[in-house]
Amino acid sequence: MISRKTKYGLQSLIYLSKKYGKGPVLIAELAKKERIPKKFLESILLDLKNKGILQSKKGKGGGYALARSPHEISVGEVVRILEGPLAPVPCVSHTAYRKCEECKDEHTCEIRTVMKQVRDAIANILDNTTLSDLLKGGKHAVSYVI
Amino acid sequence: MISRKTKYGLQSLIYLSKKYGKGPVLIAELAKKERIPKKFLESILLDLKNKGILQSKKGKGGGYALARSPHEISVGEVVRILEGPLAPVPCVSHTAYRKCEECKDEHTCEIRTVMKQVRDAIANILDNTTLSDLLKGGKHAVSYVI
DNA sequence: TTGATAGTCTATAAAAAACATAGAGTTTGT
DNA sequence: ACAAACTCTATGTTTTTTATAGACTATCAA
Repeated sequence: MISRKTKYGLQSLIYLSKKYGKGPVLIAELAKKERIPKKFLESILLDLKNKGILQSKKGKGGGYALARSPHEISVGEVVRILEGPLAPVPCVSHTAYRKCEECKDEHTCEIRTVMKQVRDAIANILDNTTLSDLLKGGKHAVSYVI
Repeated sequence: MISRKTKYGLQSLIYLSKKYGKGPVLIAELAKKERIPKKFLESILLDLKNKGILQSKKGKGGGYALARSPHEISVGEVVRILEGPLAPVPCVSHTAYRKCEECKDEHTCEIRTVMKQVRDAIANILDNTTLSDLLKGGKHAVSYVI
């Protein structure tokens, strides 16, 4: 299950996608409309900004906006930032490989292979679905590589 | 990422699959061989027993064994018991549906559709992979429904 | 029938992660 | 100069995860 943080982030990005090109949106507006605790939302948006998903402007007339067009931001990128690696076990992650602590030998690990299939399936969907796709009501990527 | 608990459980079931038909295995043996804290392992095995995956026998000559043949136990079933629903959001779970608390309207939720695809992809792999498949070095199910 | 073996049950607790809030600081427009 | 609005650091609460302790029960065999 994904965390509230990730859901809040995705909700916010969808909201901002709908307002893309119409100037910055206030944190306060986002918090109210999406019913997200304001201070919690601040940290989420800041995180997304530091990772290049959002841009912001301080002071009067300021706020948050997407740093790129909605069709250039994939759900996978967002989930990795807010939730962490897509892989169910670190030893099959492409973006954050780590050896599993409990694992005696990666090469003979029976769990690894099936978890790699899961990782690939998830990545295939999320990396090929953009914010723009979400707005279109769940259109998914053109083709999946099986 | 899956929890240590789930990994310990899968490791144990793989170990027991290899010993299937050869009589019960001691918790202590499992704990030592798989380097799992014994008391923690006890609760995991008990859980798996109560859910019909394992069977046990008390007293001298006792221990744990698979309740069914390795090819009759899917990874999906095990993960659901130890980790919880496969679905990234409760509103797309088949086995544990719940309305998302943050969600204003499930029918217009932009996140739901993509997460349903993810759930289906994960379930398709894990429900079609058995413990027996894991031993064969990661053979996966005959065909995936796309 | 007693003693050792081995799983079961209840309670507790330490550690980590998730969720959230407070308040001072900084930048910007008017 | 002032108010608006994001930024940063710190702190706190709650929940989940990862265990540990110890009493209890069932089983086998001498």
